Amino acid sequence: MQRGTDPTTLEFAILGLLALAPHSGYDLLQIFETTAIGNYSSSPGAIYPALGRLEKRALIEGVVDDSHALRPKKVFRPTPDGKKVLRRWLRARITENDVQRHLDELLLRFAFHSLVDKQASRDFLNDLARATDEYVAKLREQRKIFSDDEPPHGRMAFEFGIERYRACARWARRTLRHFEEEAS
Amino acid sequence: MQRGTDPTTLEFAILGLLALAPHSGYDLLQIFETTAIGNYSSSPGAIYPALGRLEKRALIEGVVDDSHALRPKKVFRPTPDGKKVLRRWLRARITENDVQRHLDELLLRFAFHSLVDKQASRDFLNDLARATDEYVAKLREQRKIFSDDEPPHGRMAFEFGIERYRACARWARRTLRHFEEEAS
DNA sequence: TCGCACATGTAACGTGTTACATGATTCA
DNA sequence: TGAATCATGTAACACGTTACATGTGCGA
Repeated sequence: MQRGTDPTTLEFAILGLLALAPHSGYDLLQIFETTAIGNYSSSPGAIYPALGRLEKRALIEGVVDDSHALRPKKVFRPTPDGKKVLRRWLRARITENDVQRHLDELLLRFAFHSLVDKQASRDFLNDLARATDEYVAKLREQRKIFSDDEPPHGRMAFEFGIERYRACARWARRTLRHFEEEAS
Repeated sequence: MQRGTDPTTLEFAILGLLALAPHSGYDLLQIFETTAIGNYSSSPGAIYPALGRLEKRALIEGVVDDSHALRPKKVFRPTPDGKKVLRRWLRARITENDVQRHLDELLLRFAFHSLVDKQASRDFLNDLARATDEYVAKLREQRKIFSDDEPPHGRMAFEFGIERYRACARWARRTLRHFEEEAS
């Protein structure tokens, strides 16, 4: 990560977790190992260097806590700068590239949306629904290239891709409805 | 890719495409750029080195064709060894790790299943349905850690994860049925 | 005293991304 | 003449994976 470039998905995942509650590296390790967020990584070899980069860039800061642990640990929390970067990420517009290749990251983004206002979440879900719809339409166009006398496996796998995005659009709309109802 | 280790996802994607029909590097580039398989990569900077590695490992071989093109191009096809490695991959048992973190690769695998026998495809789909069911059950257990008085965003994103795997299981069963019907 | 949980890291390696380089031919 | 397409690559860079290293304190 160079100065000025965006943090990676893993770095955002860490930044988000730290924004919800301060943690040590070891804490984070446990979280990544035992919960579903572990899909975004894993292993000390990724976490500790990521923490180092975030600290070096002053997006997080760590204070040593040797009060009651076996061994002193360094507890990290986001700096004001870190929170700003995080919120910018959370509110960023959804691009076609996000939808096509980084759907998982989009969902991670939404998972931290308690850190931004409700309108941003609604915008996000609207954007996501629209963008996935568009992509589904595009995929349906592409499906035509599969002819009926070829073996069907390619087309079948392709159809799972379509299903996946349809499921995403459905989820976005359902979740959006949930937000609207709650508001009333 | 070292001797003896498995090719990467991109390398398998290339190997699979070449098994369906011989292609030059430029051909592959077009395919990756214009079709949905592009989700598995992209860009000459990845394709050409991957071709080089596969050739070095003697999983593919290229012959120069300067018959009618503007410029001579090198057309690659899998060697017998390459086909063996590919088929081993296609028939490999589905692990929990595959399901949790490499679902896309699994679908890519299935896309090339016209290269193996029908029974292997049925095994694959059965395995996939069972493995995703198991993982959904595990995720549902994990969902309980979200309490009702926290902000709901984390749980909502988590639920999309569950939906995704349910959609996968449904797809696998539907496709399996398709295979059974066809057989009768 | 053996191993496990706590706690933090480093080093080697390979790979993908991005950007750039090159050179021929066709078409406006 | 210049742009677009065909066709193949290379170089710098950062990141994740895997494996290893280190040391404490607690319980069997």
